[in-house]
Amino acid sequence: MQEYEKIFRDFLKRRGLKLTEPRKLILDAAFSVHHHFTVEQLFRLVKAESSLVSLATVYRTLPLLIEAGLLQQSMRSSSRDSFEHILGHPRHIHWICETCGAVIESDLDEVKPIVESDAERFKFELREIKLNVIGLCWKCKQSENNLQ
Amino acid sequence: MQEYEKIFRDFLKRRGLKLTEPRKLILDAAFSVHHHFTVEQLFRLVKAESSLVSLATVYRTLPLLIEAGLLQQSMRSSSRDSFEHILGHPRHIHWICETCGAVIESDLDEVKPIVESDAERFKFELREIKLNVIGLCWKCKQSENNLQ
DNA sequence: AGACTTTTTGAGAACAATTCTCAAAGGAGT
DNA sequence: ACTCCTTTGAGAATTGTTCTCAAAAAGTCT
Ligand SMILES: [Mn+2]
Ligand SMILES: [Mn+2]
Ligand SMILES: [Zn+2]
Ligand SMILES: [Zn+2]
Repeated sequence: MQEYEKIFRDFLKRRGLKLTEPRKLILDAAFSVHHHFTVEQLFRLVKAESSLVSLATVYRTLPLLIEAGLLQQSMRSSSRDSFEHILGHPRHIHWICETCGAVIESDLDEVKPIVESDAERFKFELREIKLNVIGLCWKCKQSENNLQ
Repeated sequence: MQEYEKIFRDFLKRRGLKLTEPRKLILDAAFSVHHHFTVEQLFRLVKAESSLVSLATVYRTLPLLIEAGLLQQSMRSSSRDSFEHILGHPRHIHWICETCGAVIESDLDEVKPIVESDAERFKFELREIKLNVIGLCWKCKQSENNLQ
């Protein structure tokens, strides 16, 4: 059994919930993608495996996966939320290109201690750091220069 | 004339657009609030001044105010975007309490240089740093402890 | 001022992402 | 098999946002 399955199973048990077939399919689909995905994309993946699962169940299962600490909502672009699994894949910075939508990732190592000490100062119980940087990726910057 | 009005007027002129009465009312409303507001809240403020302005025009004017550098979209909570004016009010960190929704702000001074040097390394043209920290404010942390 | 052109507007329809409803099905314990 | 929950699919409903379009307003030129 995959580690993520064990984690989800335990989480559900603690809540008095069951790891049903639809939930299992959604879980596996979420861990079969190694980049960001939207609800729609996740739904299509699940449907490819078994057309039995409904979109409503995908929407219902997502918050459970997040509460279990397996997934994170990482960005929002073109009015859709993007998710990604975070097991063994710590939270990170997202560099989002305004022009082409490309997303680069980099680690939070340098930023984290600063935020943590601020949190201590504010007596704020830190649960999640969400750092998104908006701008122009090098490719788009280049082609913009070429136009001029 | 307020500085923000001059900035908006100039911005509109550059675009061949006009500072009309509805746009002026929306602009003033946005600068009459000194905290975060949703579209709905801005609309209600404008309507209080003059019931002539429509919600569609508020939606149409918001991106103009943002492009003019007067407003920023700062957070998203309970599926609504929050905005705030940023004239003479640099971008900052938002500390968002998961329980009560309270938002604390703090400056980006320590984080900014780190992100800037990363940007240089990635040849990324940085336009905006969006740093939101999710967790528990000290009040909610306290009352959570008292329950146990 | 009048004619012409372009921009802007309000009202409501349309749209799209998400949530809700509800009756049927499933599962664990007895 | 009976009871008591939980879960589900399907589609309706909701909600934030965008679009459409005809009318009004604001220039511009004469
Ligand atoms: Mn990521
Ligand atoms: Mn703010
Ligand atoms: Zn790009
Ligand atoms: Zn709180």
